[in-house]
Amino acid sequence: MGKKISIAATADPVRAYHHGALRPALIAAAEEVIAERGIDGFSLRETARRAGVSPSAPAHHFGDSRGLLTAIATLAFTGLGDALEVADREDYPDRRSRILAQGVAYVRYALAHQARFDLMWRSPLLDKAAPGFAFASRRAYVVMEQAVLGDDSGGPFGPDHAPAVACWSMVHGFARLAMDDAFPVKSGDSLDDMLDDLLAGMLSHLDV
Amino acid sequence: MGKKISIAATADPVRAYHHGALRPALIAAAEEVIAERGIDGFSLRETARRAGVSPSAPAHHFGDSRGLLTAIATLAFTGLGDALEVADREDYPDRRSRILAQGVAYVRYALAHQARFDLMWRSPLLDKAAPGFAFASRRAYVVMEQAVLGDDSGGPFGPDHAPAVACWSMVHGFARLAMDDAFPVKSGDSLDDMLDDLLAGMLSHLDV
DNA sequence: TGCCCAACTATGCGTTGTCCAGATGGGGAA
DNA sequence: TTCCCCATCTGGACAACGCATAGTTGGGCA
Repeated sequence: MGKKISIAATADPVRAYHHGALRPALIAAAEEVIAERGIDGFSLRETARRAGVSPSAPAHHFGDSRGLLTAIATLAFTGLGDALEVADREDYPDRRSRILAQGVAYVRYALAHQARFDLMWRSPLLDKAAPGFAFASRRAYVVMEQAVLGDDSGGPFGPDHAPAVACWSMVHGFARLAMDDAFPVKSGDSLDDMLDDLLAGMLSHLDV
Repeated sequence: MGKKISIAATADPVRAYHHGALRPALIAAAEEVIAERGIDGFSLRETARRAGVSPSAPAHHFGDSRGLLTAIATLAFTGLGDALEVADREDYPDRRSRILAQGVAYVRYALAHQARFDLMWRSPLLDKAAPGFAFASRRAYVVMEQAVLGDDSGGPFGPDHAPAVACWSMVHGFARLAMDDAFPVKSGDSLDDMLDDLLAGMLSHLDV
């Protein structure tokens, strides 16, 4: 009680000088900003404001803007890999069903986390050498490849990975086009219903 | 000869006040900037500098940064549509060959004009209501759809357009992934050769 | 109690896009 | 020839940005 509590210059008048959990708070704030404003509207200052700290504070935890965005992209890839793994735990009557489920899970994840998904592929903004990034980004693909190729897999990007690349390309392209409003919405349809139908119709043309 | 020629404050000491062809010069400069720096490195000021005018000059021709980028994206879509049309002028032994040629032309265009292609899908940076944009972006898809569906086409995005969406998604996804360095380059392979092989292998899994 | 240092603040700098007032000069009418 | 209009540009100002750097805070430990 003898300690003098410093009043940090923040919107929270009683916050101690040390935030105590700033790294996760910044990640949460940054995800909020990109969800609202898109990647192009991302601002480190706005993120710091929302976390209730000064604009320079994120530098300690992430180095620079790229470091923070990379941390989020790594989480995003981890989330995608998790979603694909969850989808792969079901019992499927045949391999084709298993593969289509991967495709659906991929698109579902992308459409449910559009800002994250967008960030995941913004290579110029990311530090791909950061710890954990390469592992997370590769893992998502590996889960899918394993589902597509099964015992035929010669390891990631092995000699016979064309079916996995075909699956990946198709669902990745679909997710991107859907996110970029490339498919017109017919009046009377809800966007989700339309995309579900379109996705099912499209996947029927994947020959694996 | 009685006219006094004003010396504009530019790096070109003899340039008249009026540039005379500033709109195309700005487009060329902007394309140069995005080719060198990527979309995220684009700067209206750097573009103006390269065109030899002040930072405010582009505003007259394009309004704002968005206007200039939209003009370039419109040109990019026009280029893509042209490439798809050129590919479709060949005689193909069957419809499948015709469709695969569309896929190859799409990916080829994307990989040959990466900055343009990237910009084409940066919706938040573009004014989709600008004159000519909607037409150009739709035309590219329509050319491909016509090739995929032939007489079966019920008009753009008609009821049976799943094969066209499948084709589009696959090649679009492939182009995006290739551009984002998602496919590892094996040592000893040239990137172009590898992508050509991968593209052919992938397209063999498109069932249309 | 004093020191160390992780974690923060405050300040300054250069760059950015945009806004707005002013300057330029080509073209056309009187 | 002169004058006016206006398309097209310049220059300056402003707020916001990311980053660098010096300084401050306070918890933990000897």
